[in-house]
Amino acid sequence: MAKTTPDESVPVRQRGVTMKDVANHAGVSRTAVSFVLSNRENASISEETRARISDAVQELGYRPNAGARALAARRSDWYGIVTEIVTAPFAVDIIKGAQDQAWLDRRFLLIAPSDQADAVGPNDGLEDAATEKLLEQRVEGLLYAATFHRGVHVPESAKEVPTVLINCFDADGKLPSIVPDERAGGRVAVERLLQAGHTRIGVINLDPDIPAAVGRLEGAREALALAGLELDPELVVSGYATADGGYEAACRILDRYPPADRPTALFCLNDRMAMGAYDAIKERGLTIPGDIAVIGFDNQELIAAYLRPKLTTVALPFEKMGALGVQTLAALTAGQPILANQQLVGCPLLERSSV
Amino acid sequence: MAKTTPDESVPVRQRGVTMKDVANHAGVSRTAVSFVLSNRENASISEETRARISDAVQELGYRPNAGARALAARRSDWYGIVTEIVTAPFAVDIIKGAQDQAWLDRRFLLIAPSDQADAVGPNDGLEDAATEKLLEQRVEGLLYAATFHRGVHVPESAKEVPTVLINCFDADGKLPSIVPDERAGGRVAVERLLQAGHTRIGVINLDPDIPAAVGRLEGAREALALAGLELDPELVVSGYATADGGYEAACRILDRYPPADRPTALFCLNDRMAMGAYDAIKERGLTIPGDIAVIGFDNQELIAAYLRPKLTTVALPFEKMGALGVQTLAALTAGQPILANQQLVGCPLLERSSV
DNA sequence: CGCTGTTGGTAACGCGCGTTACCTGCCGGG
DNA sequence: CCCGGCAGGTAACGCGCGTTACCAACAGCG
Repeated sequence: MAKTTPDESVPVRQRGVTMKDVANHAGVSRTAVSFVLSNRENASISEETRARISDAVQELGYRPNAGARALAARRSDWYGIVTEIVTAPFAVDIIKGAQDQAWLDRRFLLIAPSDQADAVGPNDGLEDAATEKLLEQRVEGLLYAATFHRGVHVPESAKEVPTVLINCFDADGKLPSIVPDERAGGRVAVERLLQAGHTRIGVINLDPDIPAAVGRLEGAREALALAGLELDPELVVSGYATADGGYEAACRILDRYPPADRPTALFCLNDRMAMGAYDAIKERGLTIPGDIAVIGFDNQELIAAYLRPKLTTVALPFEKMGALGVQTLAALTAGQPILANQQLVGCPLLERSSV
Repeated sequence: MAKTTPDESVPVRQRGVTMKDVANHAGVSRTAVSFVLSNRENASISEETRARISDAVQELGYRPNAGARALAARRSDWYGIVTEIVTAPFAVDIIKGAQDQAWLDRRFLLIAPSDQADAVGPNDGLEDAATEKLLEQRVEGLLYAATFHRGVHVPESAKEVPTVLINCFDADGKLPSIVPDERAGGRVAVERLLQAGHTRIGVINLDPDIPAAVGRLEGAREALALAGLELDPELVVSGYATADGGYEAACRILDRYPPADRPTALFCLNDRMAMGAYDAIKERGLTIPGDIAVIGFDNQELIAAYLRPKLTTVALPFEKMGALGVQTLAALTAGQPILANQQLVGCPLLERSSV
């Protein structure tokens, strides 16, 4: 039914000016042009002809053909990134970071969506079709990025080129991965609350099984332990990772105790839940941070920066992870060793007005 | 100092299997392989050798080289999109829509960021460097996408290939563009409020000069006119396009009148301002939508879907604009005529709970 | 004068593939 | 017997470019 080729009616392309044209115009050989353009230092070209060639390039508006160059040089200067982020843009900053870094390295980042309609098989991981497409473009390395920190399954064919995982990790732990340091993030959040004098801290938890929840909670425990305190299991309530879930969880915590025993601070494991917690607190005539301090996690700008009062939260270092992913990939493709198989990236605390 | 080429130490690439390998393995000529792979119907290849070739492809794990194919066929099947969206992801759905549509068309969408550090000149428009890079890849068409509806300046070199603007337009109006129908959106918002019985409607306006404000306000006036009403200029207040701006504007409107004269509905020209308006309303002990109905614009999921009550708003059709952009580009590159130079895309009303 | 470098280039090959022109049987019809 | 036509291929060229091998002219030197 559908053709595999886009359309059969081949339109007339603008005939681009090639190196041969430049050579003719400058009265030299094509080889000389190639030498000048690739800036070969050991090649011997006189300053004079070098200038003539540069002029010809200018005058004709020559633009190199990246594809032909890649073919001849057997290196494409392309990386590929497979991601569901385009679809679920929560972590779009990963792409930004990777894109920027690749640009700095004079490389092109091909972005392939991982959840297309023609994808087959169980969508537990990142897709084969996208990987295949990227390999057809002869990318020199692959990145896989997930919207939230989790384990993924990477297609077999990815093993053909250097591969780095961002915000995710593979089950067997063979591939290098870049993930947020959830534990340190949880710790810094609770340390901030302790520093503000709060000792009775409620925790609004995510699905307890996901890496984010495990790590952040562990960090919270560490911070309390360092202060000689323990995490009261009663003060940890889980809910759906939404504003409604946060609202309900906050209600449960706030209504369970008489005002004197009530926690004076809430650590919400994501900003959406913090958003709901705000409502629960305000609804009870309490103020933030006067009566209840709130600290979030994720730094979803649209929420954290616009809540009233603005939400103090721990940021996920998406952009940095993206950049680090590309750097790691660059090291791998250059045959250099990398520091560690799993690199943890710190989650900085962003002070706003809710603590 | 910095080399123009990424790194000089060329690593050993995996030697990919080529069509020649397949041909040898199947005992036929490379031409035969090419014919089979490109599915040429007029070529005469017996079913038997056709099968032998397919088997060889499977066994060797042959993967076509997209770059070489593009070179030989003189068509790349690539489009390029230049956008600042990667950086300011508000409208990231444009990319998603374009990406999906391109994928359906079996084309690859190269995404180039338009606000890189090495960009030169006044950053009033979309960048030359990115365009140049994409043309070096021999993209067959270009898309330019902006995060918010506005006029842009497109580089000269973009004229070399078919070009379509998404969520923006060029000053001279020569290039085809896809933009949201702001006017219809404003009308549908106010119609919804009228339908709910509101006749005294406050408007929280954006910077009055931008296309979004002009169009949406005009639509609001139209809706009122159809109902035999006029827009009271006193009820239109402008503010910064933030939650704080919305809060302040809402306070001004709400506090200006005694309860009896107070508007019973607020049309906020974006969701962030609606978010602030919520606070102003709740602070005054009023309920949504009981005392004051609120309707937003933009449908920023993170806000609209998580506010309490959830915000009824008018959606910007980012994804659809992206897809339409690619479709328009496909028509252009195929030499087909396009419908109109400026295509307006409808902004659907999303009913939630704030009206 | 012959020999060796050095400077300033060029011819030619190959990267992987699409495409066109051509070639070789073989069969049927006149 | 010859000719035309068709099925089933193949040889060869070119896409735009990187790269290697080679070559001519000339200077210096013993």
